[in-house]
Amino acid sequence: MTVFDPIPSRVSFPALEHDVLAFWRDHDVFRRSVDERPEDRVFSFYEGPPTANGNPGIHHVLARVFKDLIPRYKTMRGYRVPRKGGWDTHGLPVELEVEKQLGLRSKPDIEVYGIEEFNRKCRESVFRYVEQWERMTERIGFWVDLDDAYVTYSRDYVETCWWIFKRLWDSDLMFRDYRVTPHCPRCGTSLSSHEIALGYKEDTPDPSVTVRFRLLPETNPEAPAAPVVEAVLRTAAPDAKPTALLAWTTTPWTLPGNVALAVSPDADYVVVAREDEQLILAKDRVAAVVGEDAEVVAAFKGTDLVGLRYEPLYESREWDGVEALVFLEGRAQRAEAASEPRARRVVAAEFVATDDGTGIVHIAPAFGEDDYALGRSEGLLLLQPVNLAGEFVGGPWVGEFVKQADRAIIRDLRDRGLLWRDDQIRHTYPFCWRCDTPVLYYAKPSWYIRTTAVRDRLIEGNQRIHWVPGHVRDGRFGEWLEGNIDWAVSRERYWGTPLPFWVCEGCARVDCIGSYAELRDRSGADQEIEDPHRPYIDAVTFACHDCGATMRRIPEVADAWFDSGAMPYAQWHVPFERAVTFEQRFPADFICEAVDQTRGWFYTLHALATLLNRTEDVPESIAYRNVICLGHILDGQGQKMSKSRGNVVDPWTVLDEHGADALRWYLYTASPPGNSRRFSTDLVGETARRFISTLWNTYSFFVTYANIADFDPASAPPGDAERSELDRWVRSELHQTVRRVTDALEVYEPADAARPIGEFVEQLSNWYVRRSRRRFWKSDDSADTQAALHTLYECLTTVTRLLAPFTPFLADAMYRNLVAGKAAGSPDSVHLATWPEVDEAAIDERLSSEVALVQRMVSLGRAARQQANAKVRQPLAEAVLVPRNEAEREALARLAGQVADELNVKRVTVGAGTDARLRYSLRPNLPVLGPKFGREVGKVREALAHADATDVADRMRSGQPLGIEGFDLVSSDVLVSVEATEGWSAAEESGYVALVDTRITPDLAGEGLMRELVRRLQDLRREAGLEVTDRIRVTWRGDSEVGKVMADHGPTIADEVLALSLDAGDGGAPLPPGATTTTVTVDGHEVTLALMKA
RNA sequence: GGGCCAUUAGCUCAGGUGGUUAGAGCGCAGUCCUGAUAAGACUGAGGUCCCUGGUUCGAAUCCAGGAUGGCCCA
Repeated sequence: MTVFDPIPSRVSFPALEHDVLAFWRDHDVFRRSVDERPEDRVFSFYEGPPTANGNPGIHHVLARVFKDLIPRYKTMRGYRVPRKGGWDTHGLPVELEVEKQLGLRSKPDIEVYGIEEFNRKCRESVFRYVEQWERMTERIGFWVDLDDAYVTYSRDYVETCWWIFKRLWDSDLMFRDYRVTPHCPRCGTSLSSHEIALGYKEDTPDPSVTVRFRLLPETNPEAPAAPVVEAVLRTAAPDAKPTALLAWTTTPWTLPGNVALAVSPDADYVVVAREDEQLILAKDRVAAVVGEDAEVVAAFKGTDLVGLRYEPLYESREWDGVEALVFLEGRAQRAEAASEPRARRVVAAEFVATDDGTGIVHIAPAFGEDDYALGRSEGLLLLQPVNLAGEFVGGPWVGEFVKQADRAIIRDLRDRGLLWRDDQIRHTYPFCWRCDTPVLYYAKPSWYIRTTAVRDRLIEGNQRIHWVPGHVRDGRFGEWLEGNIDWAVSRERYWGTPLPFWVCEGCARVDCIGSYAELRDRSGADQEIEDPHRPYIDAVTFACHDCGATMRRIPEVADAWFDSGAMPYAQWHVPFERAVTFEQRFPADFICEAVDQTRGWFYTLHALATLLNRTEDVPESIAYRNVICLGHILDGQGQKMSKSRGNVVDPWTVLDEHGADALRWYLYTASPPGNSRRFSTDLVGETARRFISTLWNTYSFFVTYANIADFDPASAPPGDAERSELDRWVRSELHQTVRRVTDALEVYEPADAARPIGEFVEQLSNWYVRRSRRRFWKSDDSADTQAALHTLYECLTTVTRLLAPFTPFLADAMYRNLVAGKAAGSPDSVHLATWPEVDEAAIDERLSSEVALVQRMVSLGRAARQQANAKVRQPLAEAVLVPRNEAEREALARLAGQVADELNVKRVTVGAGTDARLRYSLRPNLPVLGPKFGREVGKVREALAHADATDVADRMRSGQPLGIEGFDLVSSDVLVSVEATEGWSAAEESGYVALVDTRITPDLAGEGLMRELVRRLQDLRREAGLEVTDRIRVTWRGDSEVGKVMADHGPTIADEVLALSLDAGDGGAPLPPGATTTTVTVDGHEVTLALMKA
């Protein structure tokens, strides 16, 4: 009866993974891995919700395997790691998908279609691909509880969002203001940046007009221009030639909204005199705008012009029905008549460039984002004589579409002598991707969250977040926080969390409702709010407490990013329910998303936590303590993967071909998590071959021989005294690996954690197992065999646990065969086991470095053999090793046996660099010596030729100075090559030398031939399909040399190949019928070999 | 236009705090080894460490500027 299930050396990993998945399902392993850990030791993970309205791609796999890694690790460290899933379900992408599906082309279309039905379709659409997501999630081994996932559209979730809005509103952290967005006048909707990107058109013709703004006689008393400017413009021109500022625009229709002119503060500006006027513009633009021969009469810095006042092109009072607003305390408010003139002036702005136009920019805060921001910071006016359909309101062109009015405006300016130049340009301009209408930038009322009020706290809190990679903290994320602006949180859309603000039709009072109960109270409704979405919620009205008029909900819904940022609270429906659970899990110990979330989820989580901490609703001002910020996946050419490029890799092709573990391992090890990475299926396959199958074969080897030796995993492992040096070495390596992996995972560096495992498995397979093979297989010493089995068992089972977070399938398959039910008290899955402890006593760094030296010497010895064309199977008499120092000399003397074995030499001696069998030659390193010695190089060269090369090499080796005929040389100045004397072969690297005796005596030749015969017989066994334990009978034919070898070494050969007999088939006697036979030429001798199973 | 990241062999990537001759894996050529291994070992070809300056006795590494690619924001 075997201890372990036999393991074939080859296996289909995808098939194996399906078995493991079935096991996890049948035995409820995920749930148990959470529930069996103590309730009071929670490690909190937040799932950043994906949207399930598209098929998951390889980049989603990337995020999910990194999300999975840390929780699995922490579970093994004894933490309870609940993993509540989540789905992001609101937002514009969902609406666009449905619009496409229904053939709707604009907001009016949607309203005609019906918001109720439209939102019903949205709700259905968000889970269209949920099954594919669930299938992928399970297949890659991402453990997350999708049965209990939060859903951002759910009634409870929305209610928590309302509660947050109310807390912010009550704390004066929300306000209403304008916001400039790209707007489609036909669809009546704002366009997202994504949509804008879809609609750019090159070579769009637009007017290019340069306009005079005539200076008024006095400057603004509150911000006067520099006296020198005043002097030049007024007293120096007593004949009072009119002076005008020249400004350039491609959107004449925005001129009625002009409230300021902006100059670059550091640029040079000049006054140009003409026959009947003076013009002001940037010095750099004079030639292009006025002409080469313009007469410059004065020059100033941009800052000198600030505060100058000019005559409005259009007085705001000419526009009926347009209210002039003014920015006060950062908000647009109704303007007092008196404040209007004060607000129109020349201002400085960093964004003004002097490489086109006139270097003076026309500012209309209602029609430009920069303009709006400037208006706000400078306290300018806000004039918006255009409605949402893009038509003028009031004024001479009332009702006309703005783009059509351009010509009329230009004509009007020309008639009034204000036009300097009228051209046409072609440039790139955005159009609505749906209806091809030119997009207008337009200031609309919008609801803001006052994040700037907590800016310093955001920055302070960020310092307490552990970012991986570290540069994101003060780089991308930190800088984003430094430049914080208030969060425009409202969207004029349908499918989203409705903003819980009700505004009075009579007195404009605003009420924020923070719960369904409150709304019911307030509205006196007798029914429960079933669905808080539009349009139902829009129908709920109530009377104003102040004036008694009707209060109606504003039409906007919340930015979907608000939903995701609210997940720490909304997933638990706090404060209405589960306050304890919330407190246990806030803030998160770990989150992980891709780098594009710095301004998305990473920010909204952080912002809401900081705000709610300020309102004293939550105990911490950060929402997460550790975050891995992933780079993007690129295709093989370094291009971004996107549907439109058609270079998207479907995760299933990789999963089906190589398996989830291979994919996971590749993603963890290929590069640090924060780097963007090129992906190709072939690289995953390479990973699988190199790492996974190496480990698997080692495992298969162990199982084979452990079963043969009746290894009992429960038996006591041997003490150090009973272990060989090799055992002690591999345990030292093992426990150093445990330490490295643990340290790296503690600081959330998966690549640094995974790589040492790979290196260890390589050493385990290619040094420990290879060097120990005989101990497992043909040992007379069963205690030693047991020691080797115990050692390898410990290595494999420990690696299994180290690998559990990385390659959970492979790790569990191995664990369940090696450990579960075999070691006392072992759980039935590695994922229920504990993380390995470092056995400090096992770590022997000196031994580790000594073996590294042996490996280096072996490598050099092989190189020396290679040079002499001496194959390794041919035994040689002697190898001489030359190390660099005394400590190494001692170590090598002790470990000589291992080197002798590996190099197949009879004797290994440790020599000195002065060994007579070595001949050194020195060459000058000319590229180095040239710059250093210049003309002297020739003499240095000569000196080197005369120097005692052996002595120089010896001094280089021990790091002594190289004074050669008065030249002060360092080791990099000299290139050393080493050669052996006749009969020897040598190889050198970094001062280490290995020498082998290449003379082959007849005895050695005989042994070499013997090894060849053994090798051929082993091949033949394999060819015959025998088990490793089968006994055989051998018949052979060959010349007298072969006969001599058979006679001299017969017992050894028989022993090696498990032969019960070795018979000479001389004299043409027939070979046994049915035997497996081969005729080969070895070392020049023709041999026929035949074997039969005994 | 601004910010962040990357750029090292044909490919994918390592190369704390500056220090001898810049490495690994894959791929290629050759040789070898093998009863765990579709593995492995050795050798070879393959390098403008993106470029240009600077600091330094010394730069892949530090600084400045630039190029290319990616991402984010205008």
